Amino acid sequence: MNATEILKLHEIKKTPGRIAIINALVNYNQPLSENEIKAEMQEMYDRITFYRNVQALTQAGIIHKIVIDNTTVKYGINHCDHGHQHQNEHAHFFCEQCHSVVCLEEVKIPEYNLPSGYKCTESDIIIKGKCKKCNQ
Amino acid sequence: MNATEILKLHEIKKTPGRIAIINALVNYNQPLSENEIKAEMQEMYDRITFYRNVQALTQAGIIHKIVIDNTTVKYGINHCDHGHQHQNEHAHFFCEQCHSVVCLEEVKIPEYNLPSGYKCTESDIIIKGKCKKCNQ
DNA sequence: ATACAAATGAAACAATGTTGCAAATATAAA
DNA sequence: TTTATATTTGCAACATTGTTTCATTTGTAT
Ligand SMILES: [Mn+2]
Ligand SMILES: [Mn+2]
Ligand SMILES: [Zn+2]
Ligand SMILES: [Zn+2]
Repeated sequence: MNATEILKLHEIKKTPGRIAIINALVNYNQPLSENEIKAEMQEMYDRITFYRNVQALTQAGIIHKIVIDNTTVKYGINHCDHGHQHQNEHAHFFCEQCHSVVCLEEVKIPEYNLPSGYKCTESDIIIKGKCKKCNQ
Repeated sequence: MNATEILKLHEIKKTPGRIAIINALVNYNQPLSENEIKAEMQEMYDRITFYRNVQALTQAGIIHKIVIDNTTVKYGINHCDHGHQHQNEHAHFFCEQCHSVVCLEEVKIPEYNLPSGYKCTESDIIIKGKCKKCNQ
């Protein structure tokens, strides 16, 4: 499924900026940062439009935002093409050496035993270390 | 144990700014943001010194930094007074209504089953939802 | 082709965090 | 108590990340 089809399926407008973001994520096949996507977009990149587009793509359920720490954010394509909002919740791995991020689809987010009175709506797991390539 | 004793124990210099940060965290008995600590410090707060001090206190093992998302950071006092670096790893809860953070000391960080080749050095769990007070 | 809602891009702003450097201060030794 | 020195402070200046307003442009359905 290409960018045009993805946008149509999720009922948001097809624009060059959105297509470029989706293509970057699909081609690299891993989550990318703003700067990494910017490098792919070249002269057509505009910062304000970029932020609005990642917000729109996130809301539409096409991509997900991965916050590694207060200064590192990556965006990953959603592979749950089944329906709309069915974001399959998984952990993320961050390599401290090469700064790549991997969606660990097989590491699911569990239910936690919270103290009484606390209710969970969402949770995030960030695992930091050294990735496969960097360990070779 | 008061701020002066904590600083001496961890062998870093006793300064008014560091004492104020420690006192704020101890008095509130929960993790606080820069602005929340700033409010406690009043006129003696200086932004640059604050950042350098939280870095020094973190390195010394006196406090820990809790990154909720790319725009929300809190600092919590370490209760593992036993030795120096023995940060007992636990999950953190963030209330989306009142924005308070709670150290869930009883929710330990587990070992995850990573794909072969990946090595973990550290991991973070952020659980978001509604806290006890906000659920009443 | 037209109409209209949605998206874009410029300017201006806000929040968060860092670096270089001279002055001030905490602490240990004399 | 005074002195010496490494550490810390606070200012200025800067970098990065993200948001808001508003006029213009563009995508899409009719
Ligand atoms: Mn992912
Ligand atoms: Mn904690
Ligand atoms: Zn790596
Ligand atoms: Zn709450």
